[in-house]
Amino acid sequence: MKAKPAKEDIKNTLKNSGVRPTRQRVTVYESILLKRDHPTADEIFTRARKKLPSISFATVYNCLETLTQSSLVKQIVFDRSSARYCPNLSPHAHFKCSESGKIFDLELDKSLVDSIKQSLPDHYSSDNFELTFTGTFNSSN
Amino acid sequence: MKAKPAKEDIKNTLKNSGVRPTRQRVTVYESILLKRDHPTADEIFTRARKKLPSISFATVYNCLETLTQSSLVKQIVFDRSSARYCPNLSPHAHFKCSESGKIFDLELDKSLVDSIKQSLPDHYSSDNFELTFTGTFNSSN
DNA sequence: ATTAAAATTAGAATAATTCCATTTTTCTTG
DNA sequence: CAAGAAAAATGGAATTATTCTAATTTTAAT
Repeated sequence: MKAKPAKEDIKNTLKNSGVRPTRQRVTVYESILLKRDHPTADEIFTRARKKLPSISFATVYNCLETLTQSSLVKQIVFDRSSARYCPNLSPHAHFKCSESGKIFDLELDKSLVDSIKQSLPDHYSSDNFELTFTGTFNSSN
Repeated sequence: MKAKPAKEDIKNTLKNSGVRPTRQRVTVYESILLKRDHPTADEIFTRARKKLPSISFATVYNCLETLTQSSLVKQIVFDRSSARYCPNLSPHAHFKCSESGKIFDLELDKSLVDSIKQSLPDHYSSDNFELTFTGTFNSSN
C-alpha cells in the first residue's frame, strides 16, 4: 500500500500541531511546500487560488499567522521587503543573493548550531535564532 | 589638549566614509549614537528635531539610507515592525526580548564569528551576516 | 437540530516607507 | 567672488505590505 497523497500528510501534520486542518490552511501549507523557494504572502495567495479559487488574501494572512505560531513555518524577513515563508524546520541559515534576489537555505553543522545557541550570555533565553547572509551566489567558476 | 567634541569626530567619521557631513547627516548620526538603544526612524526623527527642528522625516530616511549604504550603521529588522538602526560596527548578534520589546547587542567570540563566516558553502560569498535571537531577558535570579 | 466557537471573507484602515517635484545648499570652475 | 552644476533637503502625496473590522459561513459539540 502506497503512502497517501501529500494532502493527507499535510492534514496530519496540522493536526499534530494542534491546528485544525481547514481546507484553506491545508491549501496554504501545500502552496508553501510546493517549491523549495521562499514565497511571499502574495505568491502564496496566487498559488493557493489555483487550488482553491475562493480563498481570500486575509485568509492567507490568517493561515500564515497560524502556521507561524504553531512553528510549522518560519517567517523570514530581509530588509524591509515582504515577509517570506519557509517550511524547513531544521535549524538552518538563509542566504539572499543580492543579484538574483533568490533566497537559499544553508544547512548548518550541528556543532555550529550548538555554538550559536551557547553564545547566549546568562539571563538571556531563546530557543531559536535566525542567521541571514546577503551576498552573491555564483554557480559558474 | 582634550579631544574635540563628538560633533567633530562625527564629521570626520562621515568624511572618512566618503559621506558629505551635512548638518542633517551629522545630526541623524548623532541621534543614533546618543543612546545605546536601537532606535526606529521615528525615534531618530524625534531626537534629531531637538537638535535641528527644521529637519524633515524624508531627510531622516535619506540619511539613514546613506549611513546604511556606507556601512556606518546597520539596519536591523525583527518581524515586520519598524526597522531599527545600530551603530555598533563590530560583528555581533541581536537579541529581542519579547516581553519588554528591548533589543540588546550580544558580542560574539571571534571564534564563533569565524565559524559562522566559514559556514558558507562554495559559490556563496558574503561579507556580513545578521544573527538574531528572540526570547526573554531576565535579570533577576 | 441548536448553539457556540472558530474560521473565513471583503473591504477599509493603518503604518512604515518611498517617491516626486521643488527648493536650498554646496561644490566647482572661471 | 559669481555662475552653473550637482547633491542634498524638503513637504506632501503615493505606495505597499499588512492588519483590522464587522459580517458571514463553517465546524464541532451538545
